[in-house]
Amino acid sequence: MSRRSFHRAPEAERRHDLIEATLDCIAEAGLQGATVRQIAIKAGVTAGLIRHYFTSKEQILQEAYRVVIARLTEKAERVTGTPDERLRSFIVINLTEPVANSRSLSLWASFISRVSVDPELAAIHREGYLGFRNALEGLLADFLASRGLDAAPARCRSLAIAINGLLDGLWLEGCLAGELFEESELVSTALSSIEALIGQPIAPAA
Amino acid sequence: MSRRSFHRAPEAERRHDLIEATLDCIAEAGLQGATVRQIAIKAGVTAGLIRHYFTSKEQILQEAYRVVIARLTEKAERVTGTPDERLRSFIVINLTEPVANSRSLSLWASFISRVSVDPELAAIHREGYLGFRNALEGLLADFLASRGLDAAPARCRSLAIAINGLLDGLWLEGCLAGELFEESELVSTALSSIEALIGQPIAPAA
DNA sequence: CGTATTATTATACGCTTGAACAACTACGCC
DNA sequence: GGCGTAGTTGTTCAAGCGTATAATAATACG
Repeated sequence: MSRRSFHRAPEAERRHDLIEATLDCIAEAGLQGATVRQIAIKAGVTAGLIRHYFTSKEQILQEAYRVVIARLTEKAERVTGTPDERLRSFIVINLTEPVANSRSLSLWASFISRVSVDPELAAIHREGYLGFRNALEGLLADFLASRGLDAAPARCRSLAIAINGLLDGLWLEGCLAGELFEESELVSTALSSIEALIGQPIAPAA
Repeated sequence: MSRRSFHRAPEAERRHDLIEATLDCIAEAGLQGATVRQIAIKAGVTAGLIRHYFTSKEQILQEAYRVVIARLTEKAERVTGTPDERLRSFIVINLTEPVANSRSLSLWASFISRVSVDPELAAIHREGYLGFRNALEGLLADFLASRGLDAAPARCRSLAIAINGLLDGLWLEGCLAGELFEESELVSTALSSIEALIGQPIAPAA
């Protein structure tokens, strides 16, 4: 009896593939569907290999969560251009693909439901959340300053809370029931709503 | 050898207790912590009893989800008073206890992550969501009409989407990081933001 | 080309799970 | 006050879980 043949992959690639397989499992069947055997099947390897790269199932889930958060926030945190362009891009990015889709929500919700249980996940979560909100607060401060408006910390904070909430909520609605909204309806709703909150128009990209 | 003594409870009470125990398990340890054995321990009965009241574990989870949604929406859908009072109450209720707390979020997120997997849960979800948004749209239409403002369906819809998003998002922020906000900060942020969106003050309750 | 290294497979173990079912006991009824 | 009903218990079962480990095959290297 012979064993099946296999490919020896570089460590980075293999780890990436395993995490990707984990995310696929979670997106398709929830956290309960992400068993080591299912992950292995999805990655085209056998279950034992997972423990060669990760000390436990907990660990691969934690690293998978890091990837999820990074994908939800990294693009928005790297916007460039004038203050208007950056604020606008931030809004658009968070409400369009690939950030806003049902898979993102599935992944996000699966992990959120464990954040209150697993302290390690909670730490990863807090880090990502604070980074996101600080980025938004910075964009707002620059935007207000560029208009010569009041950019006092208290006002920035209050505005950031409201806008962050609005973006989160619209992202949620879009992910949960994207088919109920027309193309870009959420984006235009967000833009006009935020303009109303700030009391200023946001110049479109050139 | 004798068995432990037990109490024969009325069906409604027993079912209620079992569902309550299920929610406790989910809130404390996530969906994975809601095993039939754990639920039984929490309810003070033995595992076999659960299958006397529910045909499967899936079924008890579905009924538990119905309870979760009902608690998140029933209070807000029953506000009374003038249009201003009703709109204000709607906002306050959704951002204060018992709707807004970390337990609610844990339960909500646990189930949301399964909504895209289980069609039965998806149906329960859609029903609750539409009810909530219709209630909000009705409140807005009444509010706008009471001021003699444009209450055209398109405007109501657009406003409802934005306000619904804002409420969802702030609810989320409050549940996830309630300790980062001062008492009633979210409520006042929501009220002033929504006033800005509508372009009208909302009269406080008498 | 032969050999050392290690990534990967294959198998096994102990445990928990959802489910099934027979035995038992609380309680309503006459 | 005994009896029948059915709510409840206790036990069992197969399947699937995370983990451990020995055997094996792919690759790097002299």
